Amino acid sequence: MPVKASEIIASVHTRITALPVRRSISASETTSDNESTSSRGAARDQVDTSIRSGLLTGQFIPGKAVTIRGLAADIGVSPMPVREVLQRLAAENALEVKPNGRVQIPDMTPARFFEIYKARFLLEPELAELALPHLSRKDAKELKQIDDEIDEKINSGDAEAYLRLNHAFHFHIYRASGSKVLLPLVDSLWLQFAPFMRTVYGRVGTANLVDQHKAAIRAIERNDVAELRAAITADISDGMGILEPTILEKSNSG
Amino acid sequence: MPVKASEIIASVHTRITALPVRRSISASETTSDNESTSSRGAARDQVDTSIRSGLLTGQFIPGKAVTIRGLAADIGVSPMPVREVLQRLAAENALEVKPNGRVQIPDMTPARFFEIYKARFLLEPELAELALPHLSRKDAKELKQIDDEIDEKINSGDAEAYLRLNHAFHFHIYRASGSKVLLPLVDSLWLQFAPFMRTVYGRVGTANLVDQHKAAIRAIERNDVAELRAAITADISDGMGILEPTILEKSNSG
DNA sequence: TATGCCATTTTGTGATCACAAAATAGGAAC
DNA sequence: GTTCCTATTTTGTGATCACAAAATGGCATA
Repeated sequence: MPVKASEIIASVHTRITALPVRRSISASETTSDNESTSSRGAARDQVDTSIRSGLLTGQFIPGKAVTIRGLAADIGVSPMPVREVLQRLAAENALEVKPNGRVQIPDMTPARFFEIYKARFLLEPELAELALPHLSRKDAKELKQIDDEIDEKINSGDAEAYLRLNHAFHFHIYRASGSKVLLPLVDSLWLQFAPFMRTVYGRVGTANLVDQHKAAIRAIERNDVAELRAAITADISDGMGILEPTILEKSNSG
Repeated sequence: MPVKASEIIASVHTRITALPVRRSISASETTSDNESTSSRGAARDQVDTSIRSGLLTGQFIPGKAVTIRGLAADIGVSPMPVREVLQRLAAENALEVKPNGRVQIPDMTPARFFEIYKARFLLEPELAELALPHLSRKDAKELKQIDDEIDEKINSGDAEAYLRLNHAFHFHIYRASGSKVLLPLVDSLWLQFAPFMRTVYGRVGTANLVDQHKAAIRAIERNDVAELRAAITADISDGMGILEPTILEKSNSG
């Protein structure tokens, strides 16, 4: 997977599920900070980052179908790069290809939820441990900065910004591992539960959100492996614990 | 033969510019998860199973580049479905997209190897535990049948058949879990180390292969979770232990 | 013989077209 | 008003085309 895509998040993308073709092919107009305007695979990268950040910040609603032509018109490219990106995301289980070819955001089920929970529990502490030797005091400072912003967004109730920053916090740690195996697996997991998270936070709000970010930062500063693993584990437990009642009540009613 | 028969088909292919899809199946049909070969997405499914089974049985050599047009000509379809399938497999880290767009089988490195090892250790016992309640005595019987075939192939030195059957054994268990999250993750892991396995077995032979399949079957018959987890863990350890010297010596010489 | 340069070929990418299947809308029959 | 059927539109899929970047091969020169 080209890692260049995952670094820049939510810069080009404003709103995916927007109106029909109100954009022209303005590839040369928005070249202010575009790193690869006429490079190889430029359109595909653009589509990839757009849809990915859209998924992570909850722009897509679970159960809602997405169309190739619709996305292509929104982003302003031909359907071709969209087709390839959708295939990629389907391979990561971030999207579901129904037997008739339609693509939609998968619905969350209790079984799926607890599997994701379990996989995160197993993989993310391991990834944090791999990353710890590569994390400097400068990283700790940047993480603290992100965490402060998170607290801010929690207070202001900005669920979308919270999701984006929470993802940035965790993957700032994980990406430092230089992992080429575990990191993509965890990436796939986040893409799977993020849309569901958004619908929950949109309903219950962000007020009673708690996290173990400060403990994680402290562990990084002290270079304490056990403490970092414990913080990540507890953070997963906290985050998923908020979602759990929703998925359970949903399984009763539906 | 990796991907070389393109010359014969290529001449034919370039000639039939206006004809409908050729449905010549020239690749191995060893997998067994193809249940809906309706008209919708037929070519893509065909390409997907072809390349996937090719990867799992070691038809592709690590470091070797594959071309879209070459694969398309081999399988007998247009480049279009091949492009989508390659994107899918790249998303699963079974293939690597280089910055110039070329697609190749990733090279194995010590870091990658130990990460795959670790991920298998964490995920596969969990998957087996999830599967155990769904495994009947009929499954145990089928697994024993596969295992007998494996012993046969080990004695005859058929590395390709061994790889195919070993995959069939493990995924007969895992697939019973009905998992939608852990199973794709493990699927991705197998696609990543299988090509490397093939090159190793092609060099050191299959004579000194050992596995814990009989212990796993016994555990399934007894419905013993701990024993099944132990068997799977030991089997991973055995299998990867054979590969380990090769990856280490490779890191010294190259 | 070795090496740098240029023409040719190959390859990936994005766009467009054609077609069939599916979804949707609209109207007729009860 | 409800239901069923048909006509229209929408959508995914496969194929082909055009173009630029990259790889390849051959040739000239030192």
